[in-house]
Amino acid sequence: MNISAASTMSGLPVKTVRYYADIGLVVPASRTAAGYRVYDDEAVRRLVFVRRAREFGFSIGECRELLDLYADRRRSSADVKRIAARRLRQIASKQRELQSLHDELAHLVEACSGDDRPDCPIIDGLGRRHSGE
Amino acid sequence: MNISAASTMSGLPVKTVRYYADIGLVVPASRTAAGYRVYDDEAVRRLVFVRRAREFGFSIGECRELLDLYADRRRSSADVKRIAARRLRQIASKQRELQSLHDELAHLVEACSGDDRPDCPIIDGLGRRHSGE
DNA sequence: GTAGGGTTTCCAGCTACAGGAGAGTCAACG
DNA sequence: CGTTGACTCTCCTGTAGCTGGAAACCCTAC
Repeated sequence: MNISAASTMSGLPVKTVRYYADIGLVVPASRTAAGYRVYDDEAVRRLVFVRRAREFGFSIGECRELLDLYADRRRSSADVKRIAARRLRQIASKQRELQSLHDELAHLVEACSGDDRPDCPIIDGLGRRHSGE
Repeated sequence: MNISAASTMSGLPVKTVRYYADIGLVVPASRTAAGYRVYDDEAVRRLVFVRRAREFGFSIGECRELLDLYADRRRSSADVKRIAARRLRQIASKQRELQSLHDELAHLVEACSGDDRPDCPIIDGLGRRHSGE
């Protein structure tokens, strides 16, 4: 299977598949005599795995870790759970951050009349020092 | 006031202050004969404004827009509100995205025993195709 | 005068790719 | 057999928003 077939099957752009091969994340099964990358089902499974993990916000480094565990038949689920739990904490933290951001900005937007006058609580609010501490 | 004083007062790293000067976002009031950047209170106010806006997730481009409005005494608050409301929608959208991410991953983590066995629903869940559609 | 800090410019690198140039390859059509 | 068009290759550049480092200059204090 050539790179565009692998691209279609994995749901990743050709450029990205090539990039993953370059950085050694998902290497093709082989190359043709002309140098074309050849992918097999296993390689495509890995591409899909990486795509899904990336959609979950795992970094390339974390994908590498997970991919090792994915390939390792003797892995312990504890290792995987550790990485996933870490990512879950990151997500939760980002959620809290966004929440306070949202609240503060929404507060400013609500206070703003939104008319032609130069008076604007949003500008004033951004210009003020504090930052929430 | 030299760059390190401006850095301290604005709460931005020296490198960042210099960067903002380079890209013309917040330029120093003047330069000394030796070429040192000189900041005044007004420039520091702008640095603080940009720091706050960046903390709210506004892009450099948006900061530039807001800074123009900040400086313009005849601005209308409607212009500012429009930009802020756009950002607010972005935040809300990101929140929803994180929420579904969190739920799905939490589901997988909960299903995982986290022991020494190689059996792991997280790995299986990531390897599967769908992606939520 | 010299030691130590600051400051300047410029260049490299970071993440995770995307876009494009220029050249080689492959399959089909006539 | 030649040509056309699609596909692929490598390599280079650019993205956002900085951060770190190198080499050189500047300023103040002792």
